[in-house]
Amino acid sequence: MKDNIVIYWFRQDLRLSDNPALCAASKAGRVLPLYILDDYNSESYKMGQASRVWLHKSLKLLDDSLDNYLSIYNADPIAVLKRLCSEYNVTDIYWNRCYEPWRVKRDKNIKENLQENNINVHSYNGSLLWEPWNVVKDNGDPYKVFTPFYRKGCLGAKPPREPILKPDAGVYFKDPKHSIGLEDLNLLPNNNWHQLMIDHCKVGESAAQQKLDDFIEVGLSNYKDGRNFPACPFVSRLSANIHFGEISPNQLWYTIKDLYDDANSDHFCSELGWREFSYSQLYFNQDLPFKNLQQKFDNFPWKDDEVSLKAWQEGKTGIPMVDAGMRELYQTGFMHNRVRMVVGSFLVKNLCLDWRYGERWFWDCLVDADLASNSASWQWVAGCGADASPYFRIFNPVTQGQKFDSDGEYVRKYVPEIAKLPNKFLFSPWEAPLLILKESGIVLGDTYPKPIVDLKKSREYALAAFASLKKEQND
DNA sequence: TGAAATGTTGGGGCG
DNA sequence: ACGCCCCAACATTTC
Repeated sequence: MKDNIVIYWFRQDLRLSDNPALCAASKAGRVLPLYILDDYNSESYKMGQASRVWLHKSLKLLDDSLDNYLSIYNADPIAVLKRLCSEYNVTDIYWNRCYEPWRVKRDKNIKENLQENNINVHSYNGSLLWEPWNVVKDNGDPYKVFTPFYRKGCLGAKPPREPILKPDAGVYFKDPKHSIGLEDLNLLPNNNWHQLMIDHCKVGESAAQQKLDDFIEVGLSNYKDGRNFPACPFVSRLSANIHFGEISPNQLWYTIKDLYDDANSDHFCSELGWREFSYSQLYFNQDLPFKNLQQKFDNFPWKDDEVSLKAWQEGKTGIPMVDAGMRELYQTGFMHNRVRMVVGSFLVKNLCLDWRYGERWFWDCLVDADLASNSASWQWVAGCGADASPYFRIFNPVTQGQKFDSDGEYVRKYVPEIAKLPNKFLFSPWEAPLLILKESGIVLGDTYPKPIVDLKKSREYALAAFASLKKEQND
């Protein structure tokens, strides 16, 4: 009978099924499952507000599924682990690997420190389909373009690990002395801004499973095209569940692939590929969250305008499609992907504000805030990243609304004060005749803002700024 | 995973 | 019937 205690450290893998490290741990002994809130090593990337709300609920559900055996700490992990090892005579610790630079550094230190104390660390891949160091070009360099990264690097390599079942009903052990209560992590804000948000969040392992089933039933068959329409149910909305590891990418990959072999399932899998690509970029460029991948952008003439930044953050730019997206973000902790591109392009190219302001705001507001995906995507939209959208590719938020929200359902939902406008002017109220504004109960500059920038002029300014950048590069 | 400017084509109205 | 213009529709180029 196994009665030795082994530690299983939950990190970005808050699930029981398809969890390789947890499976290994449960075969090795009585498992002490624990979670450590680490605000001590995360440097300037402490978890954002919205993510903490999600985490709170996720930990609660995880603890339920462990029959309340989850031990919880708020401390420097090395101290927690060492004390537990000596107190309960633990010789083996299990975890699934993380890939953010600060976590890689931390885990490396912990591993070395523990091994010096004759404690074995067993780490597994539970969060990526292919680990970054395994997907490189023939000459050993990391890929800089998505298509060859995915086609040759990923699809051409060994297939991802197949999902495994959750461990047999575990024999768990809880640290009675030092574990704190979930409430003691203080993950929820004091005021109640998150109440509305939390209602939108389908948190936890079984909810993630349910969302996958719903997506397969409703969205997948129209995913490739339908994913562009923010009012439509053709996307999985699993990003936060994936981020916290409530469902594994391997499970998504094989569930989708085993069901269909068509353009929709291929496209969904390639979106998982973009996630892998983001992790690759972050792994090989540790300063991805704050340094332009393309150095020539270091000279970009960003504006510094707190007023327009605030208007963007609050969804009061006077551009309905942008405001709808920013309000969806603030209210729900989520934003549809198409709209993320629109509001990102608008911040960087129309307001001419540094992409890092956008990255910071998203980091704080998104329940799916993920260091790799968030920073890689902001660099992409700004044009300074790997395989980036060219700088001159500037989204027109009016056209985007007309194309992808043609009946106005999305904009009307989040910008109700202009809901009475006919579709023709819904995306550009400043063009509506006075009579129509009046009939719709709108006073521009009062009940809804006038646009804070002229789309045409700001576009031209951005193009000129880009041209100056190209010139500098040649000098 | 753009948009606008510019170029080309072809149908229809009209003298 | 014919040339001419207009312009929508589409294609190409440019940023």
